[in-house]
Amino acid sequence: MPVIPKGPTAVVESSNIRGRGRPKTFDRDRVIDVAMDCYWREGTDGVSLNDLCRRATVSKPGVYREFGGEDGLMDAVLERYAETVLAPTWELTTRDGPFEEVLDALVGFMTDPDRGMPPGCLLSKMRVLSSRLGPATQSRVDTLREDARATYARWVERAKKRGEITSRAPTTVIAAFIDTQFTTLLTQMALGEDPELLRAQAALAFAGLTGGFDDHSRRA
Amino acid sequence: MPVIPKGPTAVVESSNIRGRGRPKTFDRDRVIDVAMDCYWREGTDGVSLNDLCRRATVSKPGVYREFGGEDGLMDAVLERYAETVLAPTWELTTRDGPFEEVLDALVGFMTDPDRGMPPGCLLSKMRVLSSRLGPATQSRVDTLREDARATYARWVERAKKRGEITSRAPTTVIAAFIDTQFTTLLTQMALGEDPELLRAQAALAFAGLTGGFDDHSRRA
DNA sequence: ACTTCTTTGTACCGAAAGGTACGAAAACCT
DNA sequence: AGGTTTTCGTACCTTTCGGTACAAAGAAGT
Repeated sequence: MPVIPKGPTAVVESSNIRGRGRPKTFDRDRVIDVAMDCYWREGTDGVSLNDLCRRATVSKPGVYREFGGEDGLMDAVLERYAETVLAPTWELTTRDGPFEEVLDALVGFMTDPDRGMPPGCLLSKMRVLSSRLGPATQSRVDTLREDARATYARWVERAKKRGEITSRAPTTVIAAFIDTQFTTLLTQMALGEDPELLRAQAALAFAGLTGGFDDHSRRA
Repeated sequence: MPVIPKGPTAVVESSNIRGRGRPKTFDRDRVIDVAMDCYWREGTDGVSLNDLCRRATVSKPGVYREFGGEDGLMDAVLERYAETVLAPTWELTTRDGPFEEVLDALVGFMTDPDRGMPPGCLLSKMRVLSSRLGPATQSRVDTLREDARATYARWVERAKKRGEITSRAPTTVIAAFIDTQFTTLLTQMALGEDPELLRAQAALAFAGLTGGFDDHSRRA
């Protein structure tokens, strides 16, 4: 069970200037939180809008008024996911520690079963099922994918300049490669794969990037 | 549109000894063919049983009598997929050509847009959505996954003995790694990714295995 | 002709999906 | 108090899902 508190029905305190009508009680933030948690854990097509309303104790028309429908809700959820999860993660790549250190930190974080969030990645899950997403969500998924690759590309470019990446593959290819490997890692974490095995696989996958080898292979 | 011919309603000629009752017209093989094609292209949860019956011009009770339900149908489809697609592919690894040659052939085959079958892999698609599969299908998916890893493990073991794999990672890890990378490749092919880019990524991923590098990286 | 046996497909079932019509509720203004 | 405005949620809509009851259809045996 997600631990998302549900305050008693109270006037939501956003924009306290109260106009004329009935005071708003619809807690947009909480709905997004609940939806993000559910979508993250069970996939966007693993939880219905009806389910969501039940779990968030919110009426369906309320969701429609606030988000315009399922597509709008997913879009809002993904927006928050980008702000609260993706951005802080990507930020790690801009700190410019040694490439391999940052890479290890990222892999370690993704395969940590006890990090403070569900395993896997909401964006990855949406990407696989992209054909069944609404237009707004679809569009945001595409944008975020491009953002990810651009972020990785800048990271790779800097590491290349410092001589930390010996592969001569084009930056765009390496960026796409990193994105792919991360997505794979997260997808398998979400499926309950053994974190240890996944880390070993990641070591194998990234061995060719830095010219260095993983712990288990012999040096040339 | 899949090009699966539909012969005119005719008595199916399996076990020609006709007994007493009404002759059987239900074409089990054709239904499996159609279902495999649909599931392969659109995913098992992208095609409903109703859809399937429409496209195969078969009545739903017929499917239930023959397969026992959606789970039974998927199971039968997966069984045929294993026989007609997986087995011949895995067979390539037993021919014991040079490891890298066989690997390239496999990657080339998977990323070939004009191979005589839909892009991607039915088993991979099912594995991702494994939570929403019936028990029989689920079980077969698990079995086939183990088969795949065992096949790769034997392949890797032989290549190791011939000194074609320099990584000291355990065979089981390498086998899982190959399985993962192939699955990733096929999943992205199914999503319409650029085959060229995918091949480049595969080269990067497998660079660390043989100790050799991909074409774009410099030799140590 | 009539029974027997098997296979057939129409027409239905309840559940659940996404989405909405509409009147009640709760505040402010005069 | 009564009107105005805004938000509320009940109860409903249509569609589609997986699954099934049941009687007609079509062959062989007598």
